[in-house]
Amino acid sequence: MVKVYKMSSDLQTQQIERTNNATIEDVARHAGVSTATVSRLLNGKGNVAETTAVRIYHAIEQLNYVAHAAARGLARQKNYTIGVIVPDTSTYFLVSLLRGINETLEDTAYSTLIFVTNNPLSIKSGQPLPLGEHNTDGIIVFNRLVNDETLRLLERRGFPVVLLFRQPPANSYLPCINFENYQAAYDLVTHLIHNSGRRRIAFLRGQVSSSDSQLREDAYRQALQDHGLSCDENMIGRGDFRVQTAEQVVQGWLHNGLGMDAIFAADDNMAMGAFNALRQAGKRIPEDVALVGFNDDLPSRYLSPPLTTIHAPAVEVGYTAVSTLMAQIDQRPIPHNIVLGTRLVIRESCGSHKNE
Amino acid sequence: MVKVYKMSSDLQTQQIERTNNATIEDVARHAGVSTATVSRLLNGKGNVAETTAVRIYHAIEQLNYVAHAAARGLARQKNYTIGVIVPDTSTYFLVSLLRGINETLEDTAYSTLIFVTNNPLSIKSGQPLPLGEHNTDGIIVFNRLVNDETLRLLERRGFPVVLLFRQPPANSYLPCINFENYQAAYDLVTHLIHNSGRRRIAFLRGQVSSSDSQLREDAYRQALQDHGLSCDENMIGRGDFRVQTAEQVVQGWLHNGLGMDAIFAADDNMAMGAFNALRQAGKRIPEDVALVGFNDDLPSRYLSPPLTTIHAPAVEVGYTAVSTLMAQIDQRPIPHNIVLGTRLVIRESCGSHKNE
DNA sequence: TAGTACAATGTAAACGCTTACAGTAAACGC
DNA sequence: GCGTTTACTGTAAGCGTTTACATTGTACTA
Repeated sequence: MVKVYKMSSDLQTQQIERTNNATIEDVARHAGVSTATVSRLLNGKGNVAETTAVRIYHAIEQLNYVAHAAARGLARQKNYTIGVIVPDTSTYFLVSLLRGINETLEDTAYSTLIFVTNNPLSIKSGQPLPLGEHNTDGIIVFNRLVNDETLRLLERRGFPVVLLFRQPPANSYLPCINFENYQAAYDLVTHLIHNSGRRRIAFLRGQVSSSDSQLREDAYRQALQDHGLSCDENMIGRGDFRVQTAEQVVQGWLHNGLGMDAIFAADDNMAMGAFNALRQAGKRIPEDVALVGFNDDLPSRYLSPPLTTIHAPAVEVGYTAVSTLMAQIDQRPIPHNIVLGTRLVIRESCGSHKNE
Repeated sequence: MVKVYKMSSDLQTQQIERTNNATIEDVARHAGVSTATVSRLLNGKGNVAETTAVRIYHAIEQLNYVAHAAARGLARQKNYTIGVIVPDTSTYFLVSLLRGINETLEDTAYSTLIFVTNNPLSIKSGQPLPLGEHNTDGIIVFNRLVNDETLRLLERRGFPVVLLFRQPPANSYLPCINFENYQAAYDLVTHLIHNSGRRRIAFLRGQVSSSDSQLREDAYRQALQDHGLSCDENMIGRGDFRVQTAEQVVQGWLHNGLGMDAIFAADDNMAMGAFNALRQAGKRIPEDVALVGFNDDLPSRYLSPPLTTIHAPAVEVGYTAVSTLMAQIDQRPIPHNIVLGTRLVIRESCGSHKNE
């Protein structure tokens, strides 16, 4: 990777000198009032005389005052912020999810903080998570990105949590939001068999920790069985919802002459990897190998041929997660388990009539 | 969008009852020591007797104690966290950037908090930003997502800030990181003219607020001029770095019979939109219309034909941004302006010999 | 054995804010 | 003219930590 450093026209570098930043006390002194009055003005609680307000605003400007949100949070025991913990894979899907969350929060006083990680978080000997009661009023957690024990701990502390794409840990009643995986996957595989006449269908799974992947695999196996096809374990590839891994797996299959006539990738990312491996090997899609995915990510329809997949309402998940979290925050009753419907999107990559 | 609510087997909903959460004081009392000792143990400062430590850890477990990071931040004036403010467009590119940031921070005590927005943030009458000194030790800001006045305010307060893909505001010395836009774009357009023999090259721009887009456009214009081609203003389309917008613009062009033989999209997202519009209209790429982008996002090589574009080192930006921010945080001198090199990636969509 | 060093702990003052409570003066009702 | 409201403001106690400083007892030095 080429790296070029260029200094701007004024070549000298410079240090930023730390000033003693103004606090509410400085503002109060400068305006000749007490801190309580400043606080009241800034929070719109109680009334403040017009002339006083002017003096205070003036002081704020003079001193470059910015309220310290953490001190605020400490004092009011409330942050007006929700947290989201997500992996750094499944990009398009995640963006839709985050958009759903942001849009739902748009007209409220809340904002969102996001933490990205691929290693499950846990609280060890009292050390806080990057997102917790200190900076948020509740969190939305993707899959297994916070470990079960920690989730139970948070639940015991009464900290609002919503789980995405998994079941609650044992002995826990944390609310979960899932897609309707099984039926959709079953229908998709059935479509491949019935409408596209495929017999040797391979499956590309995601992480073992993903219940989504597991359910899709279960449905795949059942569909094969129900249609009198045997399931060859060699035709189940271990992926991780990443493009590159999927690409390698399919390259391996091709190299070993696996001879599949269709690939069901557990998500569109992996379908994209498979897509590329097939193309590189000169295979035609869908003539030689049919290809289908799951999620209906934005780019999927732009592939050529466009990808047959299952539409999973990511934005909707964001919306639902926020509603559920808010209910918890406001101490309203919440449903434990929400399942969002999915829908088959037949395009061209599966080699049969398209429906859109 | 179909929405299905299903309650889990136990149908009753339930409220989480808020317990009075344990504080360090509770832990101290429970273990029969002072809060100072607990704090010392948890932070590994000073020494604590083995037996005492055991008692304290036990108390922590008993009480489900979790340290309150905000109180901590207040007391130590340090958060061990950096903030990143990004838009919700340009997805793949952003993911690479965030990965660069995360990877750089991996072995440090720091973690990252992300805020996603499309409306520039500003501090009005002392109200803090979602990311600021209360929860981070410095922030990385994408493009114009924080307004100039606020940036100057932060600079005056001595709060570390690194700007991405823009120049510093007037009267400011905040460090900026940019791509080498002009030369790369110039080379790309030149390639289209010389090697692919195109004459009617259209340009799809991003937001007007984007200096990247502006520079790429400047280079486009200059390249046309330098090769004796006139620039038709109708061939410059207003995009916003989004797939759909680009798709519509190109559809409009096609509908109006603009008759271009090449399209230079200011980023790969828009190239993807153009790609789809062309295909829908039955245009062949590159035979009828050559297509090139900027960024070299992950999916670009998977399009068929694979997209000719300019590789922009997104991961490297993350790395550089973090280093620069850390230097500021540690009060070390920093460079004002860093320009990262870019590189032409000739694939097939431009209709000339490929180099990879 | 007196003196010193050090390990282990406690005390209490920050950190920057909010807010319950109390106080004052002017305006009001009758 | 007196009691009552109302608008405005101040005082001070938290919120949950960290940490400088003080204190104690014990082990070591000479």
